[in-house]
Amino acid sequence: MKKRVTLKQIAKELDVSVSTVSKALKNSEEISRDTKDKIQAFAKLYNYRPNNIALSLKNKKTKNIGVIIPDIVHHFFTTVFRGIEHYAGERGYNVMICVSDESFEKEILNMELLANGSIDGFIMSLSAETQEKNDYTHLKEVLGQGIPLVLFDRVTEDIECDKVILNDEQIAYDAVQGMIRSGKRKIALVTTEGYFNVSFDRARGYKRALEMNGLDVDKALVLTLPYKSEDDTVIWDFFESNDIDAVLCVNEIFAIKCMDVVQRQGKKVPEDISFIGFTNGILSRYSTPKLTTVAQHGELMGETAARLLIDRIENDLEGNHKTEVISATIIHRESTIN
Amino acid sequence: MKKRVTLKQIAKELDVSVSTVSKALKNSEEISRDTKDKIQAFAKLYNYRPNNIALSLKNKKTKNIGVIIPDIVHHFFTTVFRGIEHYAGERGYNVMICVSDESFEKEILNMELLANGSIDGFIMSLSAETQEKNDYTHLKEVLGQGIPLVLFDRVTEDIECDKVILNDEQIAYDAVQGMIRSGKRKIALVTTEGYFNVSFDRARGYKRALEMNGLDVDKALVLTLPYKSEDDTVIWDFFESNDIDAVLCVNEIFAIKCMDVVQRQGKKVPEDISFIGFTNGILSRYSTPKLTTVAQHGELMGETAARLLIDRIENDLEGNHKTEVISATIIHRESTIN
DNA sequence: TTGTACGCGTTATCAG
DNA sequence: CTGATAACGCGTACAA
Repeated sequence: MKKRVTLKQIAKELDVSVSTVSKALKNSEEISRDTKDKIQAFAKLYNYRPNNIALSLKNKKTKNIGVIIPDIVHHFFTTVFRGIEHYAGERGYNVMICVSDESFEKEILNMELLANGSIDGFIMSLSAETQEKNDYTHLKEVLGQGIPLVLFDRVTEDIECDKVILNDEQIAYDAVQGMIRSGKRKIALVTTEGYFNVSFDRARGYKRALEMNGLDVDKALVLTLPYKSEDDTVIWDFFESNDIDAVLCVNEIFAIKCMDVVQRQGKKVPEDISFIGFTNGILSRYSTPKLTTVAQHGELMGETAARLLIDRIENDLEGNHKTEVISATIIHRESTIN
Repeated sequence: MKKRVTLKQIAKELDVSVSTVSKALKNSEEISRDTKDKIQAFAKLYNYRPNNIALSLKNKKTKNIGVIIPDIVHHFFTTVFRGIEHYAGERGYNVMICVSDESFEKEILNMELLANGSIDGFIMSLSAETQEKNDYTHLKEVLGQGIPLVLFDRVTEDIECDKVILNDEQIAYDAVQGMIRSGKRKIALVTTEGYFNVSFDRARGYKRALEMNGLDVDKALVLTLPYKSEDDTVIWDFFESNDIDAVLCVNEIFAIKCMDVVQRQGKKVPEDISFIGFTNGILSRYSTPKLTTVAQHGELMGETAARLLIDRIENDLEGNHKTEVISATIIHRESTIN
């Protein structure tokens, strides 16, 4: 059990000063070949590594970035996280992660914890509760302290900072257009509560596509489901009491659940009803039939967010906030015609 | 943009010494009511928070734990992670996470990075490559430096440390027993390369159940698949050229893929072939038919691992390593009879 | 070529 | 009651 050695210990052992050791280990020209050799050999032997904490304190840079996401057992968020982690790693940054569990309180708690010096900047996606409350004082606080922040996916216009978002409105429009082109006319939308910016934007795209084609926007054809629910009866009733031939779902699970219900009702997918969902996750690839989905390119989102953040940490960008838009693409599978 | 205030700044502003401020903020009895009030009011106004990094340096405790997992877009690992995060949070710890991407090199890199003072202990699950190489010097290194380590799920007997594992052998045995009880006799195993301790243990349970019932262990009925592969032809051939009426799969994806193949071959699940998979993930709940699975209780594993680690960090346990076994349970769905 | 002194932010100890 | 000092581990400007 040889504990980690410090500069001081090496210095003492070799009977030189701490600064000599420090310089020698950085191969400084100031130090003679002889002492450098001696010190470097010793350091290697005892496997010296500078202490990150001490460096952080000295440099006022932790080389850590804090990520706060609403959920971790979640395909999209983990995909984004993977992108963040990869990119950050390449630029020498580590990642601390906190999960808000969709809770306003936990989001604040986590932010305050990390903001006390542990990280150089934040990447986050807002919790459901935060978007519902529409209260962003904790974000303003952090920004006010000069800590950079990048929001992704679940963002808000109330905060001025770098953002990475999907072209939600456009891709929803495209998706619906595609269904119309394949002959569908009675198109439903299955969505979450409207306070999610993403759901809101997707709904806008859905409506625009209908209007563009002279189709009515029928409120009865919009089903709003709670974020997490095991109860399928609402879905059952919705599809039983409405005449629907195509559905756009704002996430994968909703789509899978709805497909399951309509198939149990004896309808054929995609002939009778076609489906498109958001999030190109694992479910889509293995469902029956395989689900056509909107790929959000989470990994790219993550990389982009990390790039924006680290650029801001390392260069003094002074305002001048960017919003990068990731272009979604539609992955055609078996739940749509053609 | 009011930057974070330090003790020193408060001291200067109020014309007292740094130590007085420090004490006043901790409500020390040594300080007079008056000065305490004054200092506390000022601190509150400027929203003073002690700097984590400085505290870490002083206390030689970071209150961070490092988690290294092979993959993040992965139901089981994220579930475990959720358990870790929740439990750690309750005990005042933050989590730094690194992904090894199943790579030996990256695992070592990540460990070295975090071991340089950033964390008080590790929780990890070994990468595929590490298990294949069977080289654990980096783990020994870290343990040698006095940094506590808890392994979960993918563990090794070569390292002495706290561990959290599943009763893999037993639950595989139970699963196969159940299929035999329901009348199945020609039972296949679909597994990964044998260097995974979990696959190895599950195979042992599978064999024990067969032997216990006087059934032959037929090597032809064991299919070994690469960890990640898009090619289904091996699976197709396997089920075409063998007479099989039940299958135990060591993970969820394998099970879903195999079910898909045999159904395309015109067989009925579970009447002709029944399936049980490991990992009670999202796929199992939405597949057709819904998959009977072994629930690994990842969240509990995570909590347990975090508890073991933090206990070891905070108390000097001096060897005396525990291995906690989590009891898996079988979730019966539609892919098995009864 | 080497060493001294200082500062990063905090707390504990001891002196006043 | 309050303040000065040392220490955690490191790097660097400056002095010798």
